[in-house]
Amino acid sequence: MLNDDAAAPPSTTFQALQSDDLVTRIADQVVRAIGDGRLRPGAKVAEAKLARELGTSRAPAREALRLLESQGLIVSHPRRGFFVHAYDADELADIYDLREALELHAAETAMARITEADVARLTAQVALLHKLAEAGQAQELVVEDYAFHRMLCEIGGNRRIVKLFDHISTELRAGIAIVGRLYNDPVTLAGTHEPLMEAIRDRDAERLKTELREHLEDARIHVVRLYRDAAEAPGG
Amino acid sequence: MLNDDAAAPPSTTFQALQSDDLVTRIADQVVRAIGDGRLRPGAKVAEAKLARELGTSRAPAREALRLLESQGLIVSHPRRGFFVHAYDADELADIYDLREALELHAAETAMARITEADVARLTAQVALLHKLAEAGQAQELVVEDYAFHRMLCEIGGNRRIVKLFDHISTELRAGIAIVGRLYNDPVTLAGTHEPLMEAIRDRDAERLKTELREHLEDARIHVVRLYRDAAEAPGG
DNA sequence: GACAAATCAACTGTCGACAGTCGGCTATTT
DNA sequence: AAATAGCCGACTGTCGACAGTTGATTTGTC
Repeated sequence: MLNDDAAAPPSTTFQALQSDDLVTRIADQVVRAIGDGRLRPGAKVAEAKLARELGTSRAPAREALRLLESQGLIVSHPRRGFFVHAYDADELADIYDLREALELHAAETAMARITEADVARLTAQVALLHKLAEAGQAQELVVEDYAFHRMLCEIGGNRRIVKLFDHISTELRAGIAIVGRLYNDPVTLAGTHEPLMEAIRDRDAERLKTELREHLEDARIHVVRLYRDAAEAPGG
Repeated sequence: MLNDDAAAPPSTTFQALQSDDLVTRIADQVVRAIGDGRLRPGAKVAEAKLARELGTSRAPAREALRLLESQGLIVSHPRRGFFVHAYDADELADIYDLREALELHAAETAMARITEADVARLTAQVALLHKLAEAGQAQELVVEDYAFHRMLCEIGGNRRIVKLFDHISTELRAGIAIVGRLYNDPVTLAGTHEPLMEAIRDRDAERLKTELREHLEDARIHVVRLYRDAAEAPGG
C-alpha cells in the first residue's frame, strides 16, 4: 500500500525474498487480531504492551499503529494511546456510500477501455465466486468478491482510485468480520454478480452503473443493519 | 486531519495556545516548505537533518514524515529515506478524476438535503471569491475556492467524503503551488461558480452535476497541461 | 457508606545511542 | 580513459531510557 515503486528489477529467475519490514509485519499482526475478533472495537492497543508481546522495541510498534491510524482501523487519543476504531453504523454507511461513488465512476470509465482479456478475467473471477460459494467458504468468498470489484476499478485505469478502494475494503472487511457472518446466502451472493457481467459483456456503461448501484445498495443496507444489531447486542 | 476529537473544550475566551503536538508542528513546517518551493519535488528529506534543524529528536520528525507519507505528500524508499513526492502529470490527472467522482456524488446527495441556510452560505462564499478575484489575491482565491467545494461536500452529509476531499485538496493545492500560478484569470475563475450557484438555487441535481463536471474538467485540463509544461521546463 | 483527595503504577512523548546499510568517492586495473 | 572494486561518511531502522501525564486504586473525610 505504501512503497509503490521499490526499485527492484522485474526478474523472473530470482524471487524477491521476504523483505517485509518489521513495521509492516507488526501492522499485519494487529490487522489479523482485529479481523479475528481478538481485538474488539474500542479496545485499547498499548504500544508498549504490543512491543513487549512481539519482542520488539516500541518504535516500530508505534509506527505500525500510526500506519493503521492513517488507514482508519486505529484511532489515537493524544497522551492516552491507541484504540481499535469502533465504527458506528452511520460511519459504515458513509464508507459504503463512498465506495459506491468510486466504483460507479471507475465502472463508467472502465466500459470505455475494457478489453477481451479483461472480460475473460472478470468472468473467471465470477466463476471462482460460484465455486467458493458452493464450497461454503464464506471467508474466501468475501476476499474474492472484493477482488472482483477491485478488478473493475483497475480496468477503470485510475490508480488513485484503486489505492483508495484497497483502503476502503480493508475497513469494510473489518466491519464484515465484526458482523461475523455474510449478509446473504453465499450462493445468492455469488449470483448477484451475473447481472453485472451481462452489462459488462455488452459494454453497457449505464446498465452496469444501474446494476452496480443496486448491488452495492443491497450490500450496504444489509451490512449496516446487521452491524447495528451486532452493536446493540454485543457478545462473542 | 487526525485527532478528530481533541479533548479541548471549545473556549471563546481563551485561545488554544500552541497545543498542537510536536509531530503536527513539524509536519506543518514541511508542508509549508513544500508549498513555498523550498523543498522541490523529488528532493530528499532526511529525518536526521530535519530533526537537527528543528531542534528535536528524530522520533517526532520521522513520525511527521510518515504522517505526510500517508497524506501522499511524501514518499518513502525503505532504507533510503523520505522524498518529496514528485507528482507526474498523469497522477495529478488521476487525482482530479477522483475529485470529480467524489464531488459529483456529494453534490447529488446535497441537492436532496440542502437548506436555505446552506444556500446562503454558498452564495456568500461565491461573493467572497469575486472579492478576492478583483483584489487579485490569487493565493487566497485558491483556498476559498476549495472551501466552496468543501461546503458542497459537507452538505452532502458524508463525513468520510469530506475527509477525503480535504486529503485531496492538500495534494492539488501542492500541485497548483508547483505550477506557480492560476490556470485562468482570477475574475473568470470566480465567475465559473455562477452557473453552479444557479443550479444549486434551483435544487437541480442533474444540472449541477453537468455544470460541476464541466467546471472540474476545465480545471483538470488546464492544471495538468501547465503542470506538464512546468515539469518539462523546470527552474525557479 | 459515599464522596473527594492523594497515591501509584503504567503508559505515552521524546530523547540519545548503536548497528547495519546505502550512495558516492577514491584508487586500482585493463 | 573507462570500468570496476573497495572504502568512507551519512543516514535509516531499531533499541533502551527518562520525564511527564493519565486512569485507577487507595486513603482519608463527612
